[in-house]
Amino acid sequence: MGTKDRIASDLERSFAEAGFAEQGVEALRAEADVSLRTLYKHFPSREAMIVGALEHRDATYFRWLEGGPQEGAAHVLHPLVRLGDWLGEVANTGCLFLNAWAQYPDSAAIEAVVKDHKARLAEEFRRRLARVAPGRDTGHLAETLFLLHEGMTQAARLQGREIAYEAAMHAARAALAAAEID
Amino acid sequence: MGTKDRIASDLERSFAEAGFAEQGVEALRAEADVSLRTLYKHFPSREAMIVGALEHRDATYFRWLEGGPQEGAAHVLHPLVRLGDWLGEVANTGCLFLNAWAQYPDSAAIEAVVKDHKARLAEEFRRRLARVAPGRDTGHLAETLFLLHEGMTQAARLQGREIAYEAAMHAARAALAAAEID
DNA sequence: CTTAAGGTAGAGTGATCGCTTTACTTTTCC
DNA sequence: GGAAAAGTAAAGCGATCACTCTACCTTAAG
Repeated sequence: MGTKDRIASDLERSFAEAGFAEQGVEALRAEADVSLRTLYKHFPSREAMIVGALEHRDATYFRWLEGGPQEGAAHVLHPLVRLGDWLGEVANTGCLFLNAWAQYPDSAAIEAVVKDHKARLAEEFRRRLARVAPGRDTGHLAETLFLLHEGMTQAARLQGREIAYEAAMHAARAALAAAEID
Repeated sequence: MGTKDRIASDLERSFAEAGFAEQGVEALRAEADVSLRTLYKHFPSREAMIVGALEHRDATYFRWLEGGPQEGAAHVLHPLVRLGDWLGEVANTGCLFLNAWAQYPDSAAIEAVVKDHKARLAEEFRRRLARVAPGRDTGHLAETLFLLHEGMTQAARLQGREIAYEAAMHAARAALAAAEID
Protein backbone atom coordinates (compact mmCIF):
# COMPACT_ATOMS: atom_id res chain seq x y z
CA MET A 1 0.00 0.00 0.00
CA GLY A 2 1.45 3.30 -1.11
CA THR A 3 -0.38 5.56 1.32
CA LYS A 4 0.99 3.90 4.40
CA ASP A 5 4.50 4.05 3.02
CA ARG A 6 4.21 7.73 2.18
CA ILE A 7 2.98 8.46 5.69
CA ALA A 8 5.84 6.42 7.13
CA SER A 9 8.26 8.51 5.12
CA ASP A 10 6.74 11.71 6.51
CA LEU A 11 6.85 10.31 10.03
CA GLU A 12 10.51 9.39 9.62
CA ARG A 13 11.38 12.89 8.51
CA SER A 14 9.30 14.43 11.24
CA PHE A 15 10.87 12.38 14.01
CA ALA A 16 14.35 12.90 12.59
CA GLU A 17 13.97 16.68 12.53
CA ALA A 18 12.13 17.30 15.77
CA GLY A 19 12.93 14.30 17.94
CA PHE A 20 10.48 11.89 19.47
CA ALA A 21 9.42 13.62 22.64
CA GLU A 22 8.58 17.07 21.36
CA GLN A 23 6.23 15.65 18.79
CA GLY A 24 2.60 15.00 19.67
CA VAL A 25 0.31 12.92 17.49
CA GLU A 26 -1.40 16.08 16.24
CA ALA A 27 1.95 17.41 14.98
CA LEU A 28 2.66 14.10 13.25
CA ARG A 29 -0.77 14.19 11.64
CA ALA A 30 -0.10 17.70 10.31
CA GLU A 31 3.29 16.68 8.96
CA ALA A 32 1.83 13.70 7.12
CA ASP A 33 -1.05 15.88 5.95
CA VAL A 34 -3.76 13.33 6.63
CA SER A 35 -6.67 13.18 9.01
CA LEU A 36 -6.22 11.76 12.48
CA ARG A 37 -8.52 8.91 11.59
CA THR A 38 -6.45 7.87 8.58
CA LEU A 39 -3.24 8.14 10.55
CA TYR A 40 -4.64 5.80 13.19
CA LYS A 41 -5.96 3.44 10.54
CA HIS A 42 -2.43 2.77 9.31
CA PHE A 43 -0.64 3.15 12.64
CA PRO A 44 -3.00 2.22 15.46
CA SER A 45 -0.90 3.83 18.18
CA ARG A 46 1.84 6.37 18.63
CA GLU A 47 4.22 3.52 19.31
CA ALA A 48 3.28 1.97 15.95
CA MET A 49 4.05 5.30 14.27
CA ILE A 50 7.52 5.23 15.75
CA VAL A 51 8.05 1.63 14.68
CA GLY A 52 6.83 2.52 11.19
CA ALA A 53 9.22 5.44 10.97
CA LEU A 54 12.13 3.27 12.11
CA GLU A 55 11.30 0.53 9.62
CA HIS A 56 11.25 3.13 6.88
CA ARG A 57 14.59 4.54 8.04
CA ASP A 58 16.04 1.03 8.11
CA ALA A 59 15.18 0.54 4.44
CA THR A 60 16.38 4.04 3.53
CA TYR A 61 19.71 3.55 5.23
CA PHE A 62 20.57 0.19 3.74
CA ARG A 63 19.73 1.55 0.30
CA TRP A 64 22.12 4.40 1.11
CA LEU A 65 24.93 1.89 1.74
CA GLU A 66 24.56 0.15 -1.62
CA GLY A 67 27.16 0.41 -4.35
CA GLY A 68 30.77 1.52 -3.89
CA PRO A 69 34.04 -0.34 -4.40
CA GLN A 70 33.71 -4.10 -4.60
CA GLU A 71 37.21 -5.08 -3.54
CA GLY A 72 39.93 -4.49 -0.99
CA ALA A 73 39.87 -2.37 2.13
CA ALA A 74 37.73 0.22 0.35
CA HIS A 75 34.92 -2.33 0.09
CA VAL A 76 35.01 -2.85 3.84
CA LEU A 77 35.33 0.85 4.62
CA HIS A 78 32.52 1.87 2.29
CA PRO A 79 29.73 1.90 4.94
CA LEU A 80 31.81 4.22 7.12
CA VAL A 81 32.42 6.54 4.16
CA ARG A 82 28.73 6.55 3.39
CA LEU A 83 27.92 7.25 7.04
CA GLY A 84 30.17 10.26 6.77
CA ASP A 85 28.18 11.44 3.75
CA TRP A 86 24.93 10.76 5.58
CA LEU A 87 25.99 12.81 8.60
CA GLY A 88 26.69 15.67 6.27
CA GLU A 89 23.19 15.60 4.86
CA VAL A 90 20.92 15.16 7.84
CA ALA A 91 20.45 17.25 10.96
CA ASN A 92 22.90 15.93 13.46
CA THR A 93 20.79 14.46 16.19
CA GLY A 94 22.53 11.15 16.76
CA CYS A 95 21.07 7.78 15.90
CA LEU A 96 17.32 7.73 15.29
CA PHE A 97 17.09 4.14 16.50
CA LEU A 98 18.98 4.65 19.73
CA ASN A 99 17.08 7.86 20.42
CA ALA A 100 13.80 6.00 20.04
CA TRP A 101 14.97 3.22 22.31
CA ALA A 102 16.14 5.74 24.90
CA GLN A 103 12.68 7.21 24.89
CA TYR A 104 10.73 3.97 25.16
CA PRO A 105 12.98 1.55 27.05
CA ASP A 106 10.01 -0.65 27.93
CA SER A 107 8.56 -1.07 24.45
CA ALA A 108 9.25 -4.53 23.11
CA ALA A 109 8.28 -3.52 19.56
CA ILE A 110 10.71 -0.63 19.46
CA GLU A 111 13.51 -2.61 21.06
CA ALA A 112 12.99 -5.33 18.46
CA VAL A 113 13.19 -3.03 15.43
CA VAL A 114 16.26 -1.28 16.86
CA LYS A 115 18.11 -4.50 17.61
CA ASP A 116 17.16 -5.94 14.24
CA HIS A 117 18.51 -2.91 12.42
CA LYS A 118 21.78 -2.94 14.34
CA ALA A 119 22.20 -6.68 13.92
CA ARG A 120 21.82 -6.31 10.16
CA LEU A 121 24.38 -3.51 10.19
CA ALA A 122 26.90 -5.70 12.00
CA GLU A 123 26.12 -8.44 9.51
CA GLU A 124 26.87 -6.01 6.68
CA PHE A 125 30.43 -5.60 7.96
CA ARG A 126 30.85 -9.34 8.42
CA ARG A 127 29.71 -9.98 4.85
CA ARG A 128 32.06 -7.39 3.40
CA LEU A 129 35.01 -8.73 5.35
CA ALA A 130 34.22 -12.29 4.30
CA ARG A 131 34.27 -11.18 0.66
CA VAL A 132 37.59 -9.37 0.98
CA ALA A 133 39.40 -11.87 3.21
CA PRO A 134 37.70 -15.21 2.54
CA GLY A 135 38.54 -18.05 4.84
CA ARG A 136 39.95 -15.83 7.56
CA ASP A 137 38.50 -15.20 10.98
CA THR A 138 37.42 -11.58 10.76
CA GLY A 139 34.68 -11.65 13.35
CA HIS A 140 36.45 -9.36 15.80
CA LEU A 141 37.29 -6.94 12.98
CA ALA A 142 33.64 -6.75 12.01
CA GLU A 143 32.73 -5.90 15.60
CA THR A 144 35.37 -3.19 15.61
CA LEU A 145 34.02 -1.62 12.43
CA PHE A 146 30.48 -1.77 13.77
CA LEU A 147 31.66 -0.06 16.94
CA LEU A 148 33.33 2.64 14.87
CA HIS A 149 30.08 3.15 12.99
CA GLU A 150 28.20 3.71 16.24
CA GLY A 151 30.99 5.83 17.65
CA MET A 152 31.10 8.07 14.59
CA THR A 153 27.36 8.67 14.79
CA GLN A 154 27.55 9.81 18.39
CA ALA A 155 30.85 11.66 18.12
CA ALA A 156 29.57 13.66 15.14
CA ARG A 157 27.10 15.57 17.28
CA LEU A 158 29.64 16.09 20.04
CA GLN A 159 32.85 16.88 18.19
CA GLY A 160 31.55 17.72 14.75
CA ARG A 161 31.17 15.60 11.64
CA GLU A 162 34.64 16.20 10.18
CA ILE A 163 36.50 15.26 13.33
CA ALA A 164 34.34 12.21 13.94
CA TYR A 165 34.76 11.04 10.37
CA GLU A 166 38.55 11.36 10.42
CA ALA A 167 38.82 9.69 13.82
CA ALA A 168 36.72 6.72 12.76
CA MET A 169 38.49 6.28 9.42
CA HIS A 170 41.85 6.54 11.13
CA ALA A 171 40.96 3.79 13.59
CA ALA A 172 39.40 1.63 10.89
CA ARG A 173 42.46 1.85 8.64
CA ALA A 174 44.77 1.06 11.56
CA ALA A 175 42.70 -2.00 12.46
CA LEU A 176 42.60 -3.24 8.85
CA ALA A 177 46.33 -2.62 8.43
CA ALA A 178 47.08 -4.60 11.59
CA ALA A 179 45.15 -7.50 10.04
CA GLU A 180 46.97 -6.98 6.74
CA ILE A 181 43.88 -6.24 4.75
CA ASP A 182 44.44 -3.69 2.02
CA MET B 1 24.53 21.38 51.27
CA GLY B 2 24.40 17.67 52.01
CA THR B 3 20.68 17.16 51.53
CA LYS B 4 20.65 18.35 47.96
CA ASP B 5 23.60 16.18 47.08
CA ARG B 6 22.04 13.10 48.63
CA ILE B 7 18.86 13.71 46.64
CA ALA B 8 20.93 14.19 43.47
CA SER B 9 22.54 10.83 44.08
CA ASP B 10 19.14 9.19 44.44
CA LEU B 11 17.92 10.90 41.28
CA GLU B 12 20.94 9.70 39.34
CA ARG B 13 20.34 6.12 40.39
CA SER B 14 16.66 6.39 39.67
CA PHE B 15 17.14 7.76 36.16
CA ALA B 16 19.90 5.27 35.42
CA GLU B 17 17.76 2.31 36.39
CA ALA B 18 14.42 3.29 34.95
CA GLY B 19 15.21 5.77 32.21
CA PHE B 20 14.01 9.33 31.93
CA ALA B 21 10.63 8.96 30.31
CA GLU B 22 9.08 6.27 32.44
CA GLN B 23 9.77 8.22 35.59
CA GLY B 24 7.29 10.77 36.84
CA VAL B 25 8.13 13.35 39.48
CA GLU B 26 6.17 11.37 42.06
CA ALA B 27 8.35 8.30 41.42
CA LEU B 28 11.47 10.43 41.78
CA ARG B 29 10.16 11.84 45.03
CA ALA B 30 9.55 8.35 46.37
CA GLU B 31 13.03 7.20 45.33
CA ALA B 32 14.65 10.16 47.09
CA ASP B 33 12.35 9.59 50.09
CA VAL B 34 11.54 13.26 50.63
CA SER B 35 8.37 15.30 50.34
CA LEU B 36 7.38 16.82 47.04
CA ARG B 37 7.83 20.26 48.53
CA THR B 38 11.42 19.58 49.57
CA LEU B 39 12.25 18.04 46.22
CA TYR B 40 11.03 21.15 44.44
CA LYS B 41 12.88 23.38 46.88
CA HIS B 42 16.20 21.90 45.77
CA PHE B 43 15.27 21.22 42.14
CA PRO B 44 12.61 23.68 41.05
CA SER B 45 11.58 21.73 37.95
CA ARG B 46 11.80 18.26 36.47
CA GLU B 47 14.40 19.57 34.08
CA ALA B 48 16.50 20.76 37.02
CA MET B 49 16.25 17.29 38.55
CA ILE B 50 17.66 15.80 35.37
CA VAL B 51 20.45 18.36 35.28
CA GLY B 52 21.22 17.64 38.93
CA ALA B 53 21.36 13.92 38.28
CA LEU B 54 23.68 14.42 35.31
CA GLU B 55 26.00 16.69 37.27
CA HIS B 56 26.20 14.06 39.96
CA ARG B 57 26.93 11.37 37.40
CA ASP B 58 29.63 13.55 35.86
CA ALA B 59 31.43 13.76 39.19
CA THR B 60 30.90 10.06 39.87
CA TYR B 61 32.32 9.01 36.52
CA PHE B 62 35.46 11.12 36.61
CA ARG B 63 36.17 9.80 40.09
CA TRP B 64 35.77 6.33 38.60
CA LEU B 65 38.50 7.08 36.04
CA GLU B 66 41.09 8.14 38.63
CA GLY B 67 44.17 6.08 39.37
CA GLY B 68 45.62 3.36 37.14
CA PRO B 69 48.96 3.11 35.35
CA GLN B 70 50.81 6.40 35.04
CA GLU B 71 52.95 5.60 31.99
CA GLY B 72 52.93 4.16 28.50
CA ALA B 73 50.02 2.95 26.42
CA ALA B 74 48.34 1.59 29.55
CA HIS B 75 47.99 5.13 30.90
CA VAL B 76 46.18 6.19 27.75
CA LEU B 77 44.03 3.07 27.61
CA HIS B 78 43.04 3.26 31.26
CA PRO B 79 39.74 5.14 30.74
CA LEU B 80 38.62 2.51 28.24
CA VAL B 81 39.51 -0.27 30.67
CA ARG B 82 37.56 1.51 33.39
CA LEU B 83 34.60 1.98 31.06
CA GLY B 84 34.66 -1.76 30.52
CA ASP B 85 34.49 -2.24 34.30
CA TRP B 86 31.72 0.34 34.56
CA LEU B 87 29.62 -1.39 31.91
CA GLY B 88 29.94 -4.57 33.91
CA GLU B 89 28.54 -2.94 37.03
CA VAL B 90 25.60 -0.88 35.84
CA ALA B 91 22.44 -1.83 34.00
CA ASN B 92 23.27 -1.55 30.35
CA THR B 93 21.12 1.26 29.11
CA GLY B 94 23.61 3.25 27.07
CA CYS B 95 24.92 6.68 27.98
CA LEU B 96 22.90 8.55 30.60
CA PHE B 97 23.92 11.89 29.11
CA LEU B 98 23.00 11.06 25.54
CA ASN B 99 19.74 9.48 26.66
CA ALA B 100 18.83 12.66 28.50
CA TRP B 101 19.71 14.77 25.50
CA ALA B 102 17.68 12.53 23.22
CA GLN B 103 14.72 13.08 25.48
CA TYR B 104 14.99 16.86 25.76
CA PRO B 105 16.59 18.03 22.52
CA ASP B 106 15.32 21.56 23.11
CA SER B 107 16.58 22.04 26.65
CA ALA B 108 19.59 24.35 26.69
CA ALA B 109 20.46 23.41 30.28
CA ILE B 110 20.59 19.69 29.51
CA GLU B 111 22.48 20.20 26.27
CA ALA B 112 25.05 22.28 28.14
CA VAL B 113 25.72 19.73 30.87
CA VAL B 114 25.96 16.92 28.30
CA LYS B 115 28.39 18.79 26.05
CA ASP B 116 30.45 19.88 29.03
CA HIS B 117 30.77 16.32 30.27
CA LYS B 118 31.78 14.99 26.87
CA ALA B 119 34.23 17.83 26.27
CA ARG B 120 35.94 17.05 29.56
CA LEU B 121 36.12 13.39 28.60
CA ALA B 122 37.82 14.24 25.31
CA GLU B 123 40.16 16.49 27.26
CA GLU B 124 41.00 13.57 29.53
CA PHE B 125 42.33 11.59 26.56
CA ARG B 126 44.27 14.59 25.26
CA ARG B 127 45.91 15.07 28.65
CA ARG B 128 46.88 11.44 28.95
CA LEU B 129 48.36 11.37 25.46
CA ALA B 130 50.30 14.57 26.09
CA ARG B 131 51.81 12.97 29.17
CA VAL B 132 52.83 9.78 27.38
CA ALA B 133 54.00 11.34 24.10
CA PRO B 134 55.03 14.87 25.00
CA GLY B 135 55.72 17.25 22.16
CA ARG B 136 53.94 15.14 19.58
CA ASP B 137 50.72 15.98 17.80
CA THR B 138 48.29 13.47 19.24
CA GLY B 139 45.07 15.42 18.73
CA HIS B 140 43.63 13.02 16.16
CA LEU B 141 44.53 10.06 18.38
CA ALA B 142 42.65 11.62 21.28
CA GLU B 143 39.60 12.02 19.09
CA THR B 144 39.88 8.39 18.04
CA LEU B 145 40.02 7.22 21.65
CA PHE B 146 37.07 9.40 22.57
CA LEU B 147 35.13 7.94 19.66
CA LEU B 148 35.99 4.43 20.85
CA HIS B 149 34.72 5.35 24.33
CA GLU B 150 31.37 6.44 22.89
CA GLY B 151 31.24 3.47 20.55
CA MET B 152 31.91 1.01 23.35
CA THR B 153 29.10 2.47 25.42
CA GLN B 154 26.57 2.06 22.65
CA ALA B 155 27.89 -1.23 21.30
CA ALA B 156 27.73 -2.77 24.78
CA ARG B 157 23.95 -2.72 24.81
CA LEU B 158 23.72 -3.99 21.24
CA GLN B 159 26.42 -6.64 21.03
CA GLY B 160 27.12 -7.29 24.69
CA ARG B 161 29.75 -5.87 27.00
CA GLU B 162 32.48 -8.43 26.31
CA ILE B 163 32.37 -8.05 22.54
CA ALA B 164 32.21 -4.25 22.74
CA TYR B 165 35.12 -4.14 25.15
CA GLU B 166 37.33 -6.36 23.01
CA ALA B 167 36.43 -4.49 19.84
CA ALA B 168 37.25 -1.11 21.35
CA MET B 169 40.50 -2.25 22.93
CA HIS B 170 41.53 -3.92 19.69
CA ALA B 171 40.97 -0.71 17.74
CA ALA B 172 42.64 1.42 20.40
CA ARG B 173 45.77 -0.74 20.49
CA ALA B 174 46.00 -0.75 16.71
CA ALA B 175 45.74 3.04 16.61
CA LEU B 176 48.38 3.47 19.34
CA ALA B 177 50.69 0.95 17.66
CA ALA B 178 50.37 2.79 14.35
CA ALA B 179 51.52 5.92 16.16
CA GLU B 180 54.30 3.96 17.85
CA ILE B 181 53.07 4.58 21.36
CA ASP B 182 53.66 1.67 23.67
C1' DC C 1 9.50 30.26 75.63
C1' DT C 2 9.50 31.91 71.27
C1' DT C 3 10.25 32.04 66.68
C1' DA C 4 11.75 30.96 62.34
C1' DA C 5 13.60 27.67 59.16
C1' DG C 6 12.82 23.73 57.04
C1' DG C 7 10.65 19.42 57.10
C1' DT C 8 6.13 16.12 56.06
C1' DA C 9 1.65 14.64 53.95
C1' DG C 10 -1.25 14.92 50.44
C1' DA C 11 -5.20 17.07 48.03
C1' DG C 12 -6.01 20.00 44.13
C1' DT C 13 -5.34 22.36 39.53
C1' DG C 14 -4.74 23.36 34.90
C1' DA C 15 -2.94 21.84 30.84
C1' DT C 16 -1.57 18.30 27.74
C1' DC C 17 -2.08 14.27 25.17
C1' DG C 18 -3.23 9.83 23.17
C1' DC C 19 -7.05 8.11 21.27
C1' DT C 20 -12.16 7.60 19.98
C1' DT C 21 -16.24 8.93 17.87
C1' DT C 22 -19.63 11.30 15.07
C1' DA C 23 -21.02 13.09 10.88
C1' DC C 24 -19.95 13.80 6.34
C1' DT C 25 -17.48 13.62 1.58
C1' DT C 26 -14.66 11.59 -2.06
C1' DT C 27 -12.82 7.91 -4.74
C1' DT C 28 -12.68 3.44 -6.77
C1' DC C 29 -14.32 -0.14 -9.35
C1' DC C 30 -17.52 -3.71 -11.00
C1' DG D 1 -25.09 3.95 -11.31
C1' DG D 2 -24.43 2.41 -7.01
C1' DA D 3 -22.18 0.49 -3.23
C1' DA D 4 -18.17 -0.13 -0.66
C1' DA D 5 -13.79 1.55 0.69
C1' DA D 6 -11.22 5.20 2.24
C1' DG D 7 -10.68 9.85 3.20
C1' DT D 8 -11.68 14.63 5.91
C1' DA D 9 -12.77 17.68 9.93
C1' DA D 10 -13.06 18.29 14.53
C1' DA D 11 -15.25 17.80 19.07
C1' DG D 12 -14.80 15.17 23.18
C1' DC D 13 -13.14 11.82 26.69
C1' DG D 14 -10.34 9.90 30.19
C1' DA D 15 -6.06 9.71 32.09
C1' DT D 16 -1.71 11.53 33.27
C1' DC D 17 1.46 14.76 34.90
C1' DA D 18 4.18 18.73 36.39
C1' DC D 19 3.55 21.71 39.74
C1' DT D 20 1.18 24.44 43.70
C1' DC D 21 -1.06 25.06 47.92
C1' DT D 22 -2.93 24.19 52.57
C1' DA D 23 -2.18 22.62 56.99
C1' DC D 24 0.61 20.78 60.26
C1' DC D 25 5.06 19.11 62.71
C1' DT D 26 10.11 19.19 64.30
C1' DT D 27 14.23 21.25 65.60
C1' DA D 28 17.44 24.39 67.35
C1' DA D 29 19.18 29.12 68.15
C1' DG D 30 18.45 33.36 70.89
